[in-house]
Amino acid sequence: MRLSKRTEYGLRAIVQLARLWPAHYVQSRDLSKQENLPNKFLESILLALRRGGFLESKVGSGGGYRLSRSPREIVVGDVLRRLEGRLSARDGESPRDSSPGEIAVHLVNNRLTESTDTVLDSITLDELLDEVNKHGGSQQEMYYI
Amino acid sequence: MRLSKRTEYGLRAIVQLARLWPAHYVQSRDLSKQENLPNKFLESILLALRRGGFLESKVGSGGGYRLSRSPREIVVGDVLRRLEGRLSARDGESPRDSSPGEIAVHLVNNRLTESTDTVLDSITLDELLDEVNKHGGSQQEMYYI
DNA sequence: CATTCTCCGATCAAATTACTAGGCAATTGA
DNA sequence: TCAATTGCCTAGTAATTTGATCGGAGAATG
Repeated sequence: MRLSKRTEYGLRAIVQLARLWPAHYVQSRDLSKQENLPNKFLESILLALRRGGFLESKVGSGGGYRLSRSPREIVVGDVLRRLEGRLSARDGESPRDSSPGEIAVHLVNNRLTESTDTVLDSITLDELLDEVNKHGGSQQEMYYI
Repeated sequence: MRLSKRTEYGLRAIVQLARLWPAHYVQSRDLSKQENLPNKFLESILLALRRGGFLESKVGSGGGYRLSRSPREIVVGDVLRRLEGRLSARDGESPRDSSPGEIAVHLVNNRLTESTDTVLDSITLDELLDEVNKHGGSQQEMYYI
């Protein structure tokens, strides 16, 4: 019931990209340094985010990644669903030949899914960034160096 | 982001036990038949539920398991937390020397945890049972045989 | 006193997750 | 124009977690 590393790393990377938006392209190598993440792993995650339409990229010298649109228009839930594969525990519609236990599990899964979707779909990247800045306080400068 | 089999089986078993409460002890073997679950695996789950204080057991011939108190007094969230190990994605309190990405992840985790806890802590076993009965309809009798 | 059960530790296979290697293909700056 | 740079992509491996089984020990029952 917690986020996978893949999801966590992806979120960390896209938060960094949101901080820098709409500046120039940022290379995956720099992102992995800033957040101290395994480079090759991060690359594959960034690729997934690009395919999901959240990032745009540029190959070659001076290339890198940046958000494809404003942080205000990117919903955290969308990002996480793309990375997590199955955020929703939602099974298919309630099967007819189920034991009481199965029905109960189905019910619980649905309530859980609904609630997490609601929470995550109510946060955009820039709101998240605002919160981070509130909590950040003193130690942010080092990431601008 | 979905329940593990262990949790699912435990929930299915305890729902069955709630249906039968406060009748006599039910053996793990019968439970695994009713819900079609691997017997030995279920045994270890029932043991965890007993240690969690949700069930009481009786060894020897004629023994088995039953709820330790009324389904009305058993909260689904408590049960799931016992089984899942880490339902809460909650990491320790917000660390001071974190990157923006880490803070963001921390924030998201907390919101997620808070929301799932709220949902699960608002359902008791007997409410869950009510819902199951609404959805059950026709095919319940077979489980009484 | 034999049968019926829970209790319990160890172990194992399969699946999933986390991560790395290595090369091609585009782009660019010198 | 060409070498350096950087994303793109496939495949594979290491580590961890999950789902389950085995083989009993020991308590109650009838």
